[in-house]
Amino acid sequence: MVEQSAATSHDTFDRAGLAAASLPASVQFDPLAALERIGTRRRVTRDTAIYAEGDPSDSWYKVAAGTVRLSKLLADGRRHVAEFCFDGDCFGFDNTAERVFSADAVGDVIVIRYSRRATDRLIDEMPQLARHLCDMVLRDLAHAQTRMLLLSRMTAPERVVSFVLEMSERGETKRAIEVPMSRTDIADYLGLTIETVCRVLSSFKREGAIAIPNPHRIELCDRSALEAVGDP
Amino acid sequence: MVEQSAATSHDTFDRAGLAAASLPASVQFDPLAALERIGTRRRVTRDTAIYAEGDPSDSWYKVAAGTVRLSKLLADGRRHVAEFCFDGDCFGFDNTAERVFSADAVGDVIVIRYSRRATDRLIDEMPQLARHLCDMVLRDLAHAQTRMLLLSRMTAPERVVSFVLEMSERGETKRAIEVPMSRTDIADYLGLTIETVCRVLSSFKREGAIAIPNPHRIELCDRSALEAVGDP
DNA sequence: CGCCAGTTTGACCAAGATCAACGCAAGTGG
DNA sequence: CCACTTGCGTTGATCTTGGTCAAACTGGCG
Repeated sequence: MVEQSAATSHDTFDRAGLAAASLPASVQFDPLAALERIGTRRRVTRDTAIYAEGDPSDSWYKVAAGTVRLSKLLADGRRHVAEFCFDGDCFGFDNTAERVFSADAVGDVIVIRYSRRATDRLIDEMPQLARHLCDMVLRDLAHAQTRMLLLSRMTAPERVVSFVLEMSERGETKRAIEVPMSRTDIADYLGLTIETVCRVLSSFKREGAIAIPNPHRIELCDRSALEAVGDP
Repeated sequence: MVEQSAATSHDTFDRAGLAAASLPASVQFDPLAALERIGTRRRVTRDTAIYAEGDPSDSWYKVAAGTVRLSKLLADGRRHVAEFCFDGDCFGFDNTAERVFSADAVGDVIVIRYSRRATDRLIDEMPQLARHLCDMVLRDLAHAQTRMLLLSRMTAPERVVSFVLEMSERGETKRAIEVPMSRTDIADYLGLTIETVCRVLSSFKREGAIAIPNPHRIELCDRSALEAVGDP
């Protein structure tokens, strides 16, 4: 489902962002509306990079559609998926010089890009924005802490349950989850191997807790059975 | 080394913080100095809680002396140490209603407490402070991400090396590290068991990479040998 | 001196990794 | 249209790392 055949990486821009020089009073007190004016929309096709590890870090993004994977490849081939970002999630907000993770489109994706300079200017004009962004980072931090607990102390079944339940929280319908990413992505997100992820999912299926009509869809047949695994 | 015999938890306050109502122009542009004025200094004795999981979250802290441990106990007894905070580190900065982790003094500790209300008022007066705090949270987030990588993809020796090197970065002298926390604390921080931490340290000792004159001191005899384990 | 708490070491075990094969659906090209 | 390939995903057999259980060691302290 790609419109333009095969541009290797850099993509299509829609509305050019307005220079955030001086804004009318009407938006002075709506930081989110003001932010919209400095964002540029960008389509990214399946499996292409939005940015790579080591790229200069001069902007941040919000997902408008699709799923983005933040990951890092170690020298010896081990891979770590730091985060999946879905519609509405922000990523790449930092104040380092270089990207620590790379960000890639899991499927076709639309992101809004906010340049750091424009964001900084906007903060000068409307300081409430800084609080807003700070809250955003605090939510990310809380999430990272939950994940540290998961990665340091949970068993494989607990990790997989936590993933499935997290996805079902975020998804449209709670009865079933859409799984846009591959098994390898899930494994690298949970700190497991692909085989272990498969085996655990299969065992849940065998017990009737879930159904897997196809690899990218999981139906939650017995949510309480899953929750029983996750809580301990 | 405890002055007052055994007050179970709540402790001694020194300088009462000034109400941050309206400040002289002189501090208007030094957020850090202004922050000092709303902070209250508090001594906490070894192994007592600064706050516990579930406590109302209405303030944050900066370590002025000693080491603080942020941790969480799971229902079945598994424990997770989220962070150690040393002199100058801040902790407990969030916007949740309740504490997610408990914070305890590893040894005797002095912390500065900043109430959330006073901090919010101060941000209204000097919006640059919000950026400052945002940067602080961003550093914490970056650190959390490094730790997620460690916990999800590193072997036991790699974790221990990373701990030792991290401590040596922060410590006074790079040749040796002071280890205020117990082996159990280290294990719960690295997502290992106490036995594994001991064994790995012993093996490094056997190889001559470190010396352990006593459990709370580790000397780095061959830093490059350690770095060789950590990098892969 | 003997106890206690924390640390270290050893013997054994199990969760999950690794290695290998197979299944299955979507291309691809004759 | 049908063999052949290719890229996931799944399953099985075996191995390794680190966990578990248990015992010994150490230094401080009543």
